[in-house]
Amino acid sequence: MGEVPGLRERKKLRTRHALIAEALRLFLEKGYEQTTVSEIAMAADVSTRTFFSYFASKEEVLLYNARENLDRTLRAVAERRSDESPADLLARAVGLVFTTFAEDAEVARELASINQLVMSVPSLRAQALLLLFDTQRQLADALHRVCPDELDLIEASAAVGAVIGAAKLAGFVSLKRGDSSEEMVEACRRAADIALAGVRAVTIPEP
Amino acid sequence: MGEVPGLRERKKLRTRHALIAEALRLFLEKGYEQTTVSEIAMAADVSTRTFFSYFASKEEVLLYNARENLDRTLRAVAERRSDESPADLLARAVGLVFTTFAEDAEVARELASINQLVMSVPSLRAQALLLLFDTQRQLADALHRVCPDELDLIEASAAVGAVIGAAKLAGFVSLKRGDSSEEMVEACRRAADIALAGVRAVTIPEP
DNA sequence: CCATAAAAATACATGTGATGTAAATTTGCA
DNA sequence: TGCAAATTTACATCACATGTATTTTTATGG
Repeated sequence: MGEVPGLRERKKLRTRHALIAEALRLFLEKGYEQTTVSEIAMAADVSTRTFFSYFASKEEVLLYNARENLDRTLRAVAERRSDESPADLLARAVGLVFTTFAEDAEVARELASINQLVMSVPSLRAQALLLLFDTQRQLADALHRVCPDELDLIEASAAVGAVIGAAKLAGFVSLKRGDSSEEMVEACRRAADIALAGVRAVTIPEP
Repeated sequence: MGEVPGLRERKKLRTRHALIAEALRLFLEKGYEQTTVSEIAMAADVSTRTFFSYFASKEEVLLYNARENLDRTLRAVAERRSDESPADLLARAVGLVFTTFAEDAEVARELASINQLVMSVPSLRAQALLLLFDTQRQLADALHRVCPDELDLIEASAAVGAVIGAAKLAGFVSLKRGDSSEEMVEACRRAADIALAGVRAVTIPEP
């Protein structure tokens, strides 16, 4: 199992990273629609056809990293702690997303610019929403599997949909009205708490 | 104000309806991706270019009617009743969507087939999610404007996002596991109620 | 170190969605 | 009927995306 990546893998990684970096640079420089895939490929020193062997579409180039972050959330749900209620588990998993913002200021700035770009371009926004929605399906499934006695599949779906739906819209609205990244994160937390209150009311019916 | 549609308007309406009908027929007959815009236009007896003067994209042809339904929800929020709490208002507005299913069985079947088609094709799903998300922004804004004392903009966004997010995911999961339309609607109601419990907890802090 | 196989990048061809432009047609109204 | 405006059309064009065959690069075994 002690695998050394190998030249082939390392080169692929570098190419992928170069494509992402050049794409972001060009998008910010001259706009998303105004940038062609051909230009991105040219900037990263590969052929246009090669671009599509790394990314299925022009949108995915910006969503590639987001996909990995969401997978982290998915894994977090699978590892339920012994003393954790379903609501607490969900709160912890969703909270993980925001830790990335607090970790590194440099990365946070890049994430913020990507976020702003994605949210301002309809086709990118649509793809991001699709990715998030499909992840929610998996999250609901995982939550139900981990808490089969407390939540049936529909209740788990309601819980996941409510918490992420609330945080998503609140965060977006917060950014749209000109809030800072910190204020946006705080808005997401407040929104998630509101939704979680509903989840708690269901899982703990009556004392 | 006593406007008679006029031949020009009536003809446009008929053309639009024909395009939607032929598109749905072809999509169900041979699949969404396998159907070209040219074929749809041909079936509706117009040129390919004319299709794009009625719809901005191939996806929009199936989402055109959904847009109108969502506008109805938006108008419902604006008309708050005197004795209505924010949660009740939201519940009533969201509940409106399901009344369409109960009204006419024939229309309900067509809506169900459109729904299934949209949910099974990624690009359609993405556009539907985009439409729903952008509507939520307006809904949150309207809700905040109608209940400025009970909900700030972030809380209103959380409420709208939670309720619609919960119903959306629960309904989708319900359909995916093979439930009937009635069971799907019931799942949406249950999910919305869970989310609404959180909203109520916020708007009525402590007795 | 070379030969061979596997993997990746490339060139090339093609189809479809989408848009701009200008000409032709249809409709509304005096 | 005749004119003006709205609508449709044909034509050209571009970008995204995919299939196929060829070339280049990397890995591995003798």
